[in-house]
Amino acid sequence: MRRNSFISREQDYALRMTAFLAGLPKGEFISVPKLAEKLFISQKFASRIIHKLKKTNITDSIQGKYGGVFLKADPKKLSMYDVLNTIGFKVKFNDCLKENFVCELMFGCKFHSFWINEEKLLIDKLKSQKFSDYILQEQNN
Amino acid sequence: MRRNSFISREQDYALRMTAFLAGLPKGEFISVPKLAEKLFISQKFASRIIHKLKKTNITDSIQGKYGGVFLKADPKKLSMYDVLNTIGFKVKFNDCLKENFVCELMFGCKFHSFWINEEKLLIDKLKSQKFSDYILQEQNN
DNA sequence: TTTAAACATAACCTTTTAGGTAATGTTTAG
DNA sequence: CTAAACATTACCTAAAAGGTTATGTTTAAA
Repeated sequence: MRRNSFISREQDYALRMTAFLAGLPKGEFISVPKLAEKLFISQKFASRIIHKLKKTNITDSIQGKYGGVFLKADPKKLSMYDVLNTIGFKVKFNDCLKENFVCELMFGCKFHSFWINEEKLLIDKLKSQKFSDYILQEQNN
Repeated sequence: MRRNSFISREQDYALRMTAFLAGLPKGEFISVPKLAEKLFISQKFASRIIHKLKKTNITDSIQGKYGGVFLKADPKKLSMYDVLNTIGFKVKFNDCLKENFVCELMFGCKFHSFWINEEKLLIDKLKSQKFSDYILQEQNN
């Protein structure tokens, strides 16, 4: 079901997974199938997301049997924005903020600057939120 | 072309149209075809949007030949939120903020409150922005 | 009283994307 | 050699955005 949120399911899952990995003791790792199960994400989808996170050095992995994934970045420095950006966070508040968009209302549209401001406010906020404050752990621990 | 913004094209057009009508001298009105042309919107689409705005008493119309539309609401009280809401502004920052959404991560997901806060901040901002500050007028006036 | 030009409203269409699944690798422990 | 993991690409499908089409109804003016 499509629900059209500011952030997509994939981005939400990426946040969850990163937050969970941030809670693993140093040196430990977890297989993607297990991680996916704990966070209620399909295995294949989780695998694809982890792959993206690895490409931007947020996570790293150990291949082969008994392999798994772990957080590579420092959770005190890693921000929500970093993760969202990795998963294609290109949302603009309004189309007129996007590259290559030509607005016909060049004459005095005052909404434009409003959207620019709001967008910047939110992005700065996302950059300020570090994963060390969003660690996700299991219930029965 | 679909571009996936925070606000939809239809909502953007509704803001434009309302801002233009807010700039008309008291007592004047304009036909939807003319309004649509000035704001670079297709006539029929503009017509459907105006219809929605009328249903919530933001605009009113004069029917028949030489008829047209005008702003009914007070631009000093009418907010961006009012217009967006009329055009189905139901966007949530994240799916987990939506009604009937069941989050499996009841155990300690700290993102939830972050999204709630950000969403409230933006909505309050949208409610504070009145059309008297966003009047849209033609170039060669 | 007819007609042109406007508003009113519902039904329909089409492209794009979210959100996933399937398929097929490659790696490594045992 | 094989099981179980990570790696990567290709494909699928429902639903929504973003319109258009169609068919009214209303009213000023010839």
